[in-house]
Amino acid sequence: MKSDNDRLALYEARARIIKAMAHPSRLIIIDELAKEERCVCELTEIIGADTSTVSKHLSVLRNAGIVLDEKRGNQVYYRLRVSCILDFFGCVESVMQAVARDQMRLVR
Amino acid sequence: MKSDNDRLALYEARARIIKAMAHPSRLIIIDELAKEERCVCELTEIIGADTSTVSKHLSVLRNAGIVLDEKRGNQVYYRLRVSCILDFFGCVESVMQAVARDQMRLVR
DNA sequence: CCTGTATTTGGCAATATAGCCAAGTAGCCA
DNA sequence: TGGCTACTTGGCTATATTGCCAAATACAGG
Repeated sequence: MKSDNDRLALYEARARIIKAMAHPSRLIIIDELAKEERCVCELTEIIGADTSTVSKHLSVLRNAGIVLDEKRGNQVYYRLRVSCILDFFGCVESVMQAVARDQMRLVR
Repeated sequence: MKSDNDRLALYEARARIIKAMAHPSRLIIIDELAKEERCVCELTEIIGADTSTVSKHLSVLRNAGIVLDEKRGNQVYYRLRVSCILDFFGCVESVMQAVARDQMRLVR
């Protein structure tokens, strides 16, 4: 039988992973990595922030276990650890659509 | 053609929804509401925090469009707006398993 | 070895989040 | 009306996050 503490620990572990995704720049990174692996400089270009900022975003994703990094020569390449991450977006989108639909109903 | 601004706005909207889920107590709430609707006092009991704290968590979920509320008599009942929210957990779990697997490999 | 490029880390200021208590609002029932 | 229960909101403090600059580290090539 699981104790309350076990249950809390499980939800805390889940929250850590979800929190790691809860930032626009990190969602862009995830979307890019879903297409193919990228080095930090490419992601920096795409996001348009300071390299150090992007590097820190990547470390958040890495610490959460969402991405893997591999140093090749001068560069560090990142890729998704599991690809199902993208399934998130489908559901997020349907929340957004449901909200939009309900607001539409109010206006009419 | 979408501008960079449009793209950013989309990812910001997604991030708002995901961020609303990024807290252990709110994940517990989502899990409970997936079973059946609940009033604030029931959720407060389950979570074991101050009523005002739970109420604020619920307002975060409501503002994100994840839950709907309905006042019936003295109580306010909350329910999920879309049920696919639960799909998140499957993927989160597989991240956790992949991490565990890799750590296992290091130890061996 | 020296230089330039790629990346990470430390440090800091601005901002956001979390949780509690206290106070306010709303509906029920006597 | 008065009191009770359910819930939300305001206000506060503690803590976490974000993003920049500057400095440190790692590596490739001459």
